[in-house]
Amino acid sequence: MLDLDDFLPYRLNVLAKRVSRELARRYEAQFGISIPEWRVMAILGREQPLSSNDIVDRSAMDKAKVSRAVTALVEAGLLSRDTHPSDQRLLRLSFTPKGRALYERIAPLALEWQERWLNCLDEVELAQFKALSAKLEGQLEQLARDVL
Amino acid sequence: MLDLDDFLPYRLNVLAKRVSRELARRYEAQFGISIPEWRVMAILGREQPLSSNDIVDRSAMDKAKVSRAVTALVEAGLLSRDTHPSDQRLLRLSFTPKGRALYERIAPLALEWQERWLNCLDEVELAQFKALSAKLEGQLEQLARDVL
DNA sequence: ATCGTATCGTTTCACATGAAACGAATATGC
DNA sequence: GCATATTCGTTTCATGTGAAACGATACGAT
Repeated sequence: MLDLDDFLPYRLNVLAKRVSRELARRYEAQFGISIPEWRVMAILGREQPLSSNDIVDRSAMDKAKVSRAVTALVEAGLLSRDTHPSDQRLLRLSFTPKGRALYERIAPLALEWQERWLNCLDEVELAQFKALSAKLEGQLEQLARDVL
Repeated sequence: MLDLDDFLPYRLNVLAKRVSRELARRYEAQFGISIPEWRVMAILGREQPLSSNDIVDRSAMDKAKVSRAVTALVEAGLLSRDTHPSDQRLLRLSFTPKGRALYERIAPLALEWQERWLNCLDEVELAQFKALSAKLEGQLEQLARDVL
């Protein structure tokens, strides 16, 4: 019999949504930034400058979402948006000083929060969880491909 | 340094969304039913009749979402919506014959799909994954409570 | 009995979402 | 070189979302 509480797609969805809500509350309240915006910041924190498309590739967000997040961040004075010198279709997105400062304030807090969340698992458990998640994601791609 | 690909809230979100998308594609295409609607069906499959509030309690959906899903299912002729005899605020939701028939077609397919997805893990791994998810969810509640 | 409060489900409202259409810039084929 | 196709990012459009307001019913205290 189908028990929703034991149906993994459902359970995962509930868990993911709760995590997102928890995080969004903090980002939003403390920094006035949404989750999509924060994702853009996080990606630029690793590598700069990037085009919108680069961010799409690295973020699992669609291009409309990225476009809106970038617009908001530019308007907030956190990102600068230049056009690529040799290909004017591409943007060159990078932090403004203000943007970098904000990133450097948020990133440690995000990691610290994750730390507090994950410290209910020991290291082995955490590694297992990540490995199993990755397996599930891989299998999912398989199944998705089968249908197409 | 913060690497989005290693940030669990992000990873979980991506995984959950992909699973949902994969499932929604099937529910929607084959049965003309959305995920919230399917959740209502799944809950009624275990226990009948229920009020909308009962479904809210068992489904992690807010009451607006449940209300809309129920309305759609009633309009599709899958649920019957009576009012409780001794408390007219409450609905008494149950399957119509058509609804039950649909449930009994979908439920095995959902389980079978889950089976195909999860068979990339052995039994021990699956049990671990579920246990770890539950731990993470518990810890999340702790943290959420701390803030309030 | 009556007034205030709580609960149930629907609806409103403001906003987020993704698919598709779109204009601009570039690449490709001939 | 010119026409066509493709790529990039924005915008439009239809839909989904949850918080809050709401009307209706029931409960509780006095």
